[in-house]
Amino acid sequence: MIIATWNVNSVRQRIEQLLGYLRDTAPDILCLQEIKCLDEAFPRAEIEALGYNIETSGQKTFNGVAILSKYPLEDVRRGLPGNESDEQSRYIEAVVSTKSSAMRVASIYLPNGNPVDSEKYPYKLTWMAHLRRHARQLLQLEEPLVLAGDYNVIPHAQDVHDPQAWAGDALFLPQTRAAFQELLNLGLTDAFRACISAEKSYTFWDYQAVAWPKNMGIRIDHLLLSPQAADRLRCAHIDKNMRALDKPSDHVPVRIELDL
DNA sequence: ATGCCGGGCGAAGCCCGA
Repeated sequence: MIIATWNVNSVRQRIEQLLGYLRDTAPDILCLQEIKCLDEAFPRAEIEALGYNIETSGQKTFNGVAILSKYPLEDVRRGLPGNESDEQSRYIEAVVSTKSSAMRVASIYLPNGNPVDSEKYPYKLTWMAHLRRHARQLLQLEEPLVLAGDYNVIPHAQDVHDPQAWAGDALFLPQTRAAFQELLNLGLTDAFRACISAEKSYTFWDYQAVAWPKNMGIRIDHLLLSPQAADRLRCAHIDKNMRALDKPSDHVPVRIELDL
């Protein structure tokens, strides 16, 4: 079972790259972020033609998340419980049922939080607190669980090309990293780091100037696993080649393989 | 990189992202 996550930065701008990825890599499940369109504007037909079921939580202009799956999607939840006043579409969750098992998967677009002296940073931290509360509930089910998405969190110094340059950024502030660590401390595993210790493994490179050619990236797209999923983790991979295509997203997909 | 890209909106130039 291959599960991937990708911030596409507009699904309509990225449709050709997305279809190519689904054909070439054929993930069983793909979590998308920043689809940047309403549900009715999501390019369903071409994706369904490749054998995927689709659930979206869209929004006009900004944000928006989706789950694509070769298996049926059930018990779909949009938004975090207790956070109903949030008007931004940043969370969708579903149960994926295979012949032999069931697994819960979420697609997460965690707020950026910059600038840190604006209301955007407390919004980020509040959102993380809601996510943690919900993750704690889900973990009590003791089932395979994958919380995948753009977390907008650089977990450690080894996950950024220049830690000094990012020291005051909302993605790397100690308070941000502590909140992410609190999430992990519930019993979640960072799937990529459980498999790969290599430095300079990034999932985002700024569009501007030399970021991509000089590998000035950050690792902010993560798949967090419950113990029941982590026990079945075989490997993880960053699809870095996707950043070298024409009209790339500034993020690349991250995928894992589970023995399920 | 506190936006030199790129996307949305909408038809120029601003807002947003990380």
